[in-house]
Amino acid sequence: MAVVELYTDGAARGNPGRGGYGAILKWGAHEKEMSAGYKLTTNNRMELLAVIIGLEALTRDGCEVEVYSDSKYVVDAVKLGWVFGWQKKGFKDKANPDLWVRFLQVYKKHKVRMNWIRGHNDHPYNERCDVLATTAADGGNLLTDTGYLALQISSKGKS
Amino acid sequence: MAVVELYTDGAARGNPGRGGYGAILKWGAHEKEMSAGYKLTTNNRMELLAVIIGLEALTRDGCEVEVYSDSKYVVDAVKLGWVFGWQKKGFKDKANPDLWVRFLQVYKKHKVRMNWIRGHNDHPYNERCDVLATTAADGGNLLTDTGYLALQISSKGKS
RNA sequence: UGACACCUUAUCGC
DNA sequence: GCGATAAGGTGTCA
Repeated sequence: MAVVELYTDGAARGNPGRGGYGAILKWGAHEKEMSAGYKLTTNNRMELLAVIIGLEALTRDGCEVEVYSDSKYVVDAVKLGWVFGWQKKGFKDKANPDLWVRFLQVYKKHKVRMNWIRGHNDHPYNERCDVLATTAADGGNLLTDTGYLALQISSKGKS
Repeated sequence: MAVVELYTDGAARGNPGRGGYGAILKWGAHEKEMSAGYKLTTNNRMELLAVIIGLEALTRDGCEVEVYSDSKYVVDAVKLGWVFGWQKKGFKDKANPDLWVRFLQVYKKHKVRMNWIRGHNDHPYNERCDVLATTAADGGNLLTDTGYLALQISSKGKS
């Protein structure tokens, strides 16, 4: 089975603000582009969601996937094992538990390797993902990031 | 004592590149125009120098001065108090310390209010300052901005 | 304290 | 359409 490549990027105007993600799945000669925009979210949620959406688009289990992201938050969380520690402690005091739980679910179905690439490096797929993300963020039909909203409400409840 | 008005503008072709400043002091029915060109400088240095030259042209201390500039860099640095914070930290990692020190020296001699005006707003004095600045930049007899040169040399020394 | 990312504003330009 | 000169901030982690 061939290796699948997944390129991702996220954007959030204002941060927090209107945002979007872009993802490109590449296997053999095939490519699939994915993107969506959200009314109110954060840069890191979009960076992470881009990876999740990409992985969830795989139609078979057990794929060997090379993920490319410019987010240290996302790449190091997996590569350095942070997220597995967070999981053990129930994501106490850690951000975006909803997305990380969703990520781990799809992550364990495949052989995923995370790769960090510097942003704005004239890497064509990374640039394309940036365009997908920002175009989605700037477009109409914006979705509601209920996960972010829930976090906002719960933090307000705490204070 | 009447209020003095000071209109200013800066220009830099290429940025960094050949540049100039223009300043108009207006008190009562009197006006004084000032300008000069530099061989190699930046837009922001010229915007700031325009204000300095204007204030230094005041012949008495304690003047009430309304300064009009289209540079947020210059206006907000004073109006929002950034420059006083920079001063406390010795301008560490901040740009143009030579000019800001010179500015503060003359600034404290007067009652200065900074006003931001949008560029290209068909404000006659702002437009005249733009002409003064660009004409100076495009003319002969260009001066050497030793402050900018010093900064360039010291950054090269660091790398 | 550091790192990566996301931006926001203004001006100067090419 | 692009970049440089400058500043301010948040989202996240160690």
